[in-house]
Amino acid sequence: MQSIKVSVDAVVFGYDPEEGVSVLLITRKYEPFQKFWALPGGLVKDEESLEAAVKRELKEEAGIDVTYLEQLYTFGKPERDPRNRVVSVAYYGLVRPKDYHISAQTDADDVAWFNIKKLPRLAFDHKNIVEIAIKRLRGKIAYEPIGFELLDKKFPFSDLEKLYQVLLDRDVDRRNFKKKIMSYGFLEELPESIQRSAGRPAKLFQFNKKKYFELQERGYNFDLFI
Amino acid sequence: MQSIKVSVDAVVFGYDPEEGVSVLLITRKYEPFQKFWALPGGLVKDEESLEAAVKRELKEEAGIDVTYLEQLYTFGKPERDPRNRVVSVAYYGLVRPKDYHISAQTDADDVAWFNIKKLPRLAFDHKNIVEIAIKRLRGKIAYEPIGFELLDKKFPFSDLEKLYQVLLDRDVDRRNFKKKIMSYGFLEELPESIQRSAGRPAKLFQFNKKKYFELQERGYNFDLFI
DNA sequence: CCAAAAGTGTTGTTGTTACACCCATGC
DNA sequence: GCATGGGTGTAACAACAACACTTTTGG
Repeated sequence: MQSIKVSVDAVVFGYDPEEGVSVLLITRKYEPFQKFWALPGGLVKDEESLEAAVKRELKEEAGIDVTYLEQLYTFGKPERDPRNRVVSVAYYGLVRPKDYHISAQTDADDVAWFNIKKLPRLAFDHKNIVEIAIKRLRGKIAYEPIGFELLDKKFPFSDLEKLYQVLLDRDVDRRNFKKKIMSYGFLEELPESIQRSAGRPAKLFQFNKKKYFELQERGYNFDLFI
Repeated sequence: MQSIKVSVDAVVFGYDPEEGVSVLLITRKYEPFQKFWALPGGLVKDEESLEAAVKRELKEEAGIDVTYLEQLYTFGKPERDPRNRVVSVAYYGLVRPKDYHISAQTDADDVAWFNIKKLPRLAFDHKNIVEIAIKRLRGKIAYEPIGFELLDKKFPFSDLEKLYQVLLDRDVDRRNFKKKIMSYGFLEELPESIQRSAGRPAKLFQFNKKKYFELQERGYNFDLFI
């Protein structure tokens, strides 16, 4: 008779042009790894789908609703949970941190965003899971447009540029990058401008949802190798 | 108390220049879906890793040892098994069918290769799983060298060409394809030739394992968009 | 008038595609 | 000598990378 438990874990990425890319973490209320930072997640209920389980846990533990979630990988080494065998299906999601007020709920003591370059020690094999999610996110932006989920509705072009620079961890030529992005036609220039600090005010842009999702569907045909 | 079972399923692809790409299937010995064709797989044991479980099931049901396996996706809809809740972690693998003698073992009545264009009705949601695996395989060959696992040790260049044509499901320009593949340097030309039917004898090639795996490691840097 | 950030084109280089004829063999 | 499959190069075109100065604003 099998006695393996099934859980889900979520790696939710947020992006802020000032802060860079961060991950949502909670502190564990109970043993094992009590008070350690960990990914939101928990056991799947008998009647709910895996995706429903992730969404429920995110709501229960961090108080947020994440709409964009994708399955990442399933972690199933027998020794990954010290108590008993737990197979965990990990998901990753993208959100704009500003859109949410995160707050510790019943199942967690604390909730916070951590920059992916300054992660604390994590419970279980969660460090490994986060690393794999970052790798996936980096890979993904090379062949699919990402940004819709991570940027404000209206944003200056430099925000998108910074997002790619942070995720790819290297410089990107401003002129070539803009040329390429604009050639796909999923970005619209607005008549408005903003100025967020010194310097010339920046025109605002927004995604053309229809074209954006059309391109996202096509997947690997989209060739955004920067 | 959670009562979800964890299983694994394997989509093993084989390739033969004459036959094209095929998938390994078994017939189920027991209910539900008794006598239906299905993917090899079964429940994970409490102490074994997911990958060990797939390998064990492939041995038990089809009598083969598959070395190259990758996790595909985890299927967890509550209704996918009519008896009880089963979350299944699917893997896919690549082999040279000729290297193996497949044979029905204790847990299966029959084992056979099926061309991916002529699949029978499958048990559970296995049709869906196979479709997703084919999509993944197609995507993968666009950015990683594949062939080592699917072709003979020594093969004429046209075998590789046919493999790509079958997987991509379209014509590939022979001259351009050869130019591109050879430019990566993971293929070595041998002094030998073979002649398999009418026509001029073909020079044999083999993979330079070292360079091949170096390129495979790099993953998406490898740009084999044909 | 200086500092800060935004905006904008051209050119050389590289990679991609399209395309057709000759070669070696068996029958 | 003909049918079969193998082998090979070039030229036009498209995509990519490198590169620096001007504009608009606030202080």
